[in-house]
Amino acid sequence: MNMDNGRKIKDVLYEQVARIGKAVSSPKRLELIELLSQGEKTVDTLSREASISMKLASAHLRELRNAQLVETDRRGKNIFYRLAGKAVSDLWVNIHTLAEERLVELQMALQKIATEPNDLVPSDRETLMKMARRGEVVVLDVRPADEYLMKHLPFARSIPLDELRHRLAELPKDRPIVAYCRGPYCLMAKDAVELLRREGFSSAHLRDGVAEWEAAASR
Amino acid sequence: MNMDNGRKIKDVLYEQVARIGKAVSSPKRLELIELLSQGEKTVDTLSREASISMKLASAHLRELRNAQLVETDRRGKNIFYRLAGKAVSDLWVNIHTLAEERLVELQMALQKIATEPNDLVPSDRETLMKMARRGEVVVLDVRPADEYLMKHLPFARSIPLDELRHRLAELPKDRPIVAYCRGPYCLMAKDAVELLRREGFSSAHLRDGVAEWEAAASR
DNA sequence: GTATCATTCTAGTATTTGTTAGAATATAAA
DNA sequence: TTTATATTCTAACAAATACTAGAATGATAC
Repeated sequence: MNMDNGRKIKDVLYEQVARIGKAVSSPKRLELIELLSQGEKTVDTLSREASISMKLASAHLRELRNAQLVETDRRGKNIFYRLAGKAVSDLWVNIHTLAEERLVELQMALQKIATEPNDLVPSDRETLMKMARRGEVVVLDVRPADEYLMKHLPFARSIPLDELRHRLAELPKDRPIVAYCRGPYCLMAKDAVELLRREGFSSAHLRDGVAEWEAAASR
Repeated sequence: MNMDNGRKIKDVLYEQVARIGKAVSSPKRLELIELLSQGEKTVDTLSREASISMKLASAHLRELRNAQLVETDRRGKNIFYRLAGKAVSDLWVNIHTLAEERLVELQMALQKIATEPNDLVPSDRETLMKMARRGEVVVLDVRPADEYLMKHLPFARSIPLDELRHRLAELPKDRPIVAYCRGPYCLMAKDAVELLRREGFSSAHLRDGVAEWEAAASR
């Protein structure tokens, strides 16, 4: 028995696992996963936010469905997609974190979009939360309001990036404002920090999004 | 600024992350990663154990190197490959665990190779370790001896599968013997359990390998 | 019925990938 | 020098993939 080392059965097993790998082997599908890790979204929203046609989005989403990484749910005219579980957004965090650790090209690309160093804000999560709880910093969620509603960091306040300019009066000038958005590849928080600094606020950029925060919280 | 939503920079970022995804999108590369999660190995060993030609193994390993998931090290005539860090074997565990959770086809394939249910052995790690520490069970590593030497479970004893038949006398008949090998897709422990049961031992199969054990330990 | 949201089918194109094979090359041990 | 180990180059083939486009189809809301 198992003279052939169990070749046939092994081939089946690894081929199945590779279905997950194939699903995360495309840049656009990774972007869709990241968007979905903010919460459920329609195909229309996804295609606009990922800058692709709806047909292409549909095709990629079908691949993700084939790999059972997303689920759908029709409500009215729209079909909502969502990740099939926290394990999926954890996988996204795992992969992009590993990529950031190992790929110099990615590190360099990320440096280009980095905001100035932020002496203001402690980099570790617990201290930041402690300060947020005490009101020593303002944690600012600059994503669209619906994403904030679905999930957000503890103590975070929501001002979507495109409303920020007109709502500056809501923010204090005597305390640091820590802006975050969808994660390290999202540029909204960076833009928010630049705007806030120009307007005389002290502001810093938190690279983590909700997915990264929750993935870190569960270990 | 960022009128185009940062499209160009985003495309670069996701493309880089997709290098990791591409690396894990091939069944053979996943198998190589699993083999390497046992410890460093030569190309020759890898190609034999994955049942592919050395040239093909070489090509796949080059892909893994391009994604910076493996490192090499020449010693004498041989070139040894190893995973670039624990994060890589954690990624393997993460992916195959997610696949097992979500893909029915994989679940069914795994059922086919499952040993009979094992009332004998507690399924949670801590209890098993407690019993192993007390000597209430024998944890048996049936992988090749060099893999055992590089890394093994606490309290595990090594008897490679192909020596097991001739070394049965070393094992007790009054206590359960819990066999493990490289992980859930490795058939050696299953074979060992079947042999042991035929020979009158009480034996059970631990699906975890060293990578799964360590990944679980770090959370 | 009409408009909106989404998928599917067909079709085409360009690119990449997995695999095998033969020949050449590089490294180091014996 | 010979041998074992490993990579590279060339070539070739089949298959899969990413993307685009046009047209048709379904489902739902109004």
